[in-house]
Amino acid sequence: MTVTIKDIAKAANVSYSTVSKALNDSPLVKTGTKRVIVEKAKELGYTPNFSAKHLVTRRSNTIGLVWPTIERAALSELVTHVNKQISKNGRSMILSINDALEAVELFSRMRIDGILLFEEDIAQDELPNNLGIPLLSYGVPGINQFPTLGVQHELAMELAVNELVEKGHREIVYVGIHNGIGRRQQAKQAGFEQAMKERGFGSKIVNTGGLNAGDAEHAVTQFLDSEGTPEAIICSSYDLTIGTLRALKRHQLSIPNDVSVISYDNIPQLKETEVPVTSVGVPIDALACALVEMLIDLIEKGEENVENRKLSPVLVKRKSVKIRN
Amino acid sequence: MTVTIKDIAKAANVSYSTVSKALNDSPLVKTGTKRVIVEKAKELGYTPNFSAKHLVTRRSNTIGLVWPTIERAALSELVTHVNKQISKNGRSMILSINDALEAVELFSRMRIDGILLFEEDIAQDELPNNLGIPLLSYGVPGINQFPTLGVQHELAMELAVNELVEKGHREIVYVGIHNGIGRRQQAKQAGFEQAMKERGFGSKIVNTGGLNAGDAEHAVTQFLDSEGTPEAIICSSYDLTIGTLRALKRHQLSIPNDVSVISYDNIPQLKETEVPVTSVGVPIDALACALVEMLIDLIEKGEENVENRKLSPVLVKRKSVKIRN
DNA sequence: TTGAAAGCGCTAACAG
DNA sequence: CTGTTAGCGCTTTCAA
Repeated sequence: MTVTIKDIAKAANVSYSTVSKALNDSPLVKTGTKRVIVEKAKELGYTPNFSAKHLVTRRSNTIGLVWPTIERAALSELVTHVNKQISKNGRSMILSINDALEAVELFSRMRIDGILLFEEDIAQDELPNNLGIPLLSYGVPGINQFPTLGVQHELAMELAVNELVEKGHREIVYVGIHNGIGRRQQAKQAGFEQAMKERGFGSKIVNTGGLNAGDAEHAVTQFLDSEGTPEAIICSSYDLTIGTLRALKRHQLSIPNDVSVISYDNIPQLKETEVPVTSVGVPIDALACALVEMLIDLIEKGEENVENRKLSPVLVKRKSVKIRN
Repeated sequence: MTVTIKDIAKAANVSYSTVSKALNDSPLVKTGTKRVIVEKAKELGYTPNFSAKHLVTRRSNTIGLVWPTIERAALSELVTHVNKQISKNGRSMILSINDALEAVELFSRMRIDGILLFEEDIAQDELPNNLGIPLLSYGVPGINQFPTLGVQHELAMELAVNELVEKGHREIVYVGIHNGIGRRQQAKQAGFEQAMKERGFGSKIVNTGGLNAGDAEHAVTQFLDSEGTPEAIICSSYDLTIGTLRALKRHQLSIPNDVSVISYDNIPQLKETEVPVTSVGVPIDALACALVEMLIDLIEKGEENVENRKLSPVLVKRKSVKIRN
């Protein structure tokens, strides 16, 4: 039998409503009484029942993160930061790695306070549109029904192209999904093409077809075999960078001497590759912070009082770009 | 306002207990009534309230996974499999990446049905010892405060030695901690020695002193310098394998031509090394399956009726063992 | 400062 | 077959 406040009440010779107050540190209870109650609670090994509390208060202090793709390392760092940020806000984060639809449904049955959606592959219209729980989607705002926090991906690509061109590169290849359905990927591609076009260069794209390291490794290998070595490569995500590096290595190409590389994503792992990779992206703390802040606003102020946001990326120079003449 | 069964009851002109039964597909409700109720429920956009249900049934159908180290990608594949397995069992998995202590506490407040602990670093005695929820710990050696699912390490080594001997190797070296205190490492070493002894061979052990890649790299380098190249090497863990590979590479020894290698651990990364490494370990599906099965047993039958289990490893042949004459 | 009582949304006897 | 009723463990008025 689990211990309830009634057990504590009995042990402390008070009514259980007093116990409730005491345990919530209400000023309505005398300090002495409170002390006794807290003591008894500890003694009996009391653990509050969230479901019961939640049922009556209608607040769970819990935020659910929907993240169907844990295998992709890029976001794991962000998830960790988000978790910290949520803890700092006095709430708890739980995570589901189910499909977005199932995960959202689960969380919505659980009536948690808010949902953070990390998923770019899904057509968001598949999700219920009135789930009664604030949902913040991390991605690119578009036709979608949910509040979104995004990144100025176009600007990111502009920064990357600019850096390369400034260092004398002309023949720049983009490694990523070509004309995919994910809006984030689309935005990156568009940003790249735009930046190249503005400078009067053509855009060459290596289509990885997917977002895993292996996809890039495969596609880049093929590209190198058929088209030779480009002057520079921009990879549209961390995992694709990893795959690209493997392909380059297998071809015994050295970075940055034979080819310069810039990666999208701004996670620490990029400085721990064999050659630290120059990257463009939103610093991860800022991202985590903004994400949590915005979701909490959504929870507390309501959807109609919160505007979509877009964060600005930043260029972090490391060792993967050389100066070319 | 969220929709409750009372709203449905009103809309369908029945009592709310009938609605409850209908929604749970109880045979006690006429099919016609049921149909109407289900229809109304959909119409109103009803989502059941887990907390309320949970409170009265005392079952959440939810399993919590404690996994504080998502950045270490090694387990992510296993986590995915476990999630699938849990879904297949008609339950949901939620995940916490907090410290084990906080995560366990959270889950225990939530009164979920069971907890799966993926954490190697924590001293388990820090965890509350009577948390009232079945907890299954994966691969955590130590004072077995909690039911644990482990691996038959001795058998793993037997398999490895057998494979090498069968392929004509005689001079086999074991890379791992020599006479360390960890029970898992001890078991592996013992298994190796036993297997060699049974075949009339002596056991040569390269003592890494630690479990990091660097430890193996260092120790193996020294060994190669002083004793020359062995016919085959068995590494007692993934990380030690990585270090061993580095040492071999630095000595310009090629695998498997100059030396055969078998690694313990059966994680996907082993097939993504330069030469895919033959390994012994428990297949990931089997592991996921056993983990979930055992936890559910724990939940349904109670701790005293479930025994700790040890899974049998399997040999996965890849490219790092050659046939020797 | 404490206690009594109502009720959060739901299930599960029990009666009808 | 359907409705009534009593809680699950907790918070929160409202009285005492």
